[in-house]
Amino acid sequence: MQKRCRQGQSWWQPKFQGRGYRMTVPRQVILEVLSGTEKHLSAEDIYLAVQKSYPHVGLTTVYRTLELLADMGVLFKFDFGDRRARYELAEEFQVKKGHHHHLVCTRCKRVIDYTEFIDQEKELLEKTERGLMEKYDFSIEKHLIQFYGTCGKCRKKTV
Amino acid sequence: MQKRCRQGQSWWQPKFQGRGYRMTVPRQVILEVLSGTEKHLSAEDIYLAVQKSYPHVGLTTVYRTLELLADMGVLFKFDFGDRRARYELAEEFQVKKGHHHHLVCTRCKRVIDYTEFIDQEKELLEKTERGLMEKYDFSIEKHLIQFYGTCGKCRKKTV
DNA sequence: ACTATTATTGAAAATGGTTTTCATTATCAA
DNA sequence: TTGATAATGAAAACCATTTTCAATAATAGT
Repeated sequence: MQKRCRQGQSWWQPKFQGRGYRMTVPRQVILEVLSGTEKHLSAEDIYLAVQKSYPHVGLTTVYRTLELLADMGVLFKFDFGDRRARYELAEEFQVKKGHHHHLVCTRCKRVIDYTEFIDQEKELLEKTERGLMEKYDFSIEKHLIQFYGTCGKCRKKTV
Repeated sequence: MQKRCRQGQSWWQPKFQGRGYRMTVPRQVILEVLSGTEKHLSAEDIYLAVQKSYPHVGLTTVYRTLELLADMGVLFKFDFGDRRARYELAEEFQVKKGHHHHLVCTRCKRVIDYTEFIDQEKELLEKTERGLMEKYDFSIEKHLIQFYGTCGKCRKKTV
């Protein structure tokens, strides 16, 4: 569709090479797709998007790359209850979104990102994490907060 | 193994009949299995436990019952990253456990329940929920909080 | 640049937890 | 007891995700 510019060495270059991983074209394209969206893409979503600019990338590679990036902490894998994993770049690599959590509609599976109350949440979570790490000898790397319920649209449907 | 007593009308009786559902033996046995454990059982775990006292129950029925109970809000379905859903009776129906959240080891998938800081969490969550419901026209029914990291045992293994 | 090493890839096949299908059975209200 | 229909179980289907394996491409050392 549109010409892809890959001139600048991106932030992820050193992330990879430091650990003996290689920076390949499929990986770059996958990262670009993830960088350029605010949606919660599934592996197949990413696969289809990647194919537009690089038709030879296989779905397997997408899965493998996503797993690698998740292990590296570059992205998060979510389960919103629609039977497929969804991925989102970690906030530190996401341009637009800041720290946020999710509101998941259990009927239509729609996901709303919210940033309200995040500061207080963060504060409490950090305190909690410190306490838990000590008590359970557990090194906490990330947390997940989600609210489940019914969105306005779905509530109107049933009456 | 041990004789099963089903004499008393259980709390779930009215829960079912009120909605036009029927209380059947498989459902009772599944609920008993869930009531009698503090573990996070998978559908197959439950299936195997149920078979001990009622060998004719099929895995399909277990899945269907679990889905029904989850929809009813009687149990929660969790994803701890080991490729199968795990179930836990909602706190109001769980005898031993109170309100708690989970610490998930991303390596061995072990899950630790914790109850520390729950009160403060609860307070903040309730405030957050009220705010979010109003702002997003979203009726929140439940929340999920999980911490991910590495447990002590796993940390020692790699060094 | 050239090469050797080995990480990565892609196509196809396999996996395996979960759902569907459908004929049979069991529950509950009348 | 009976009729309506919710629930069941066995088998088959589903389908997102993994595995396999031979081919390819990225990096370090020269």
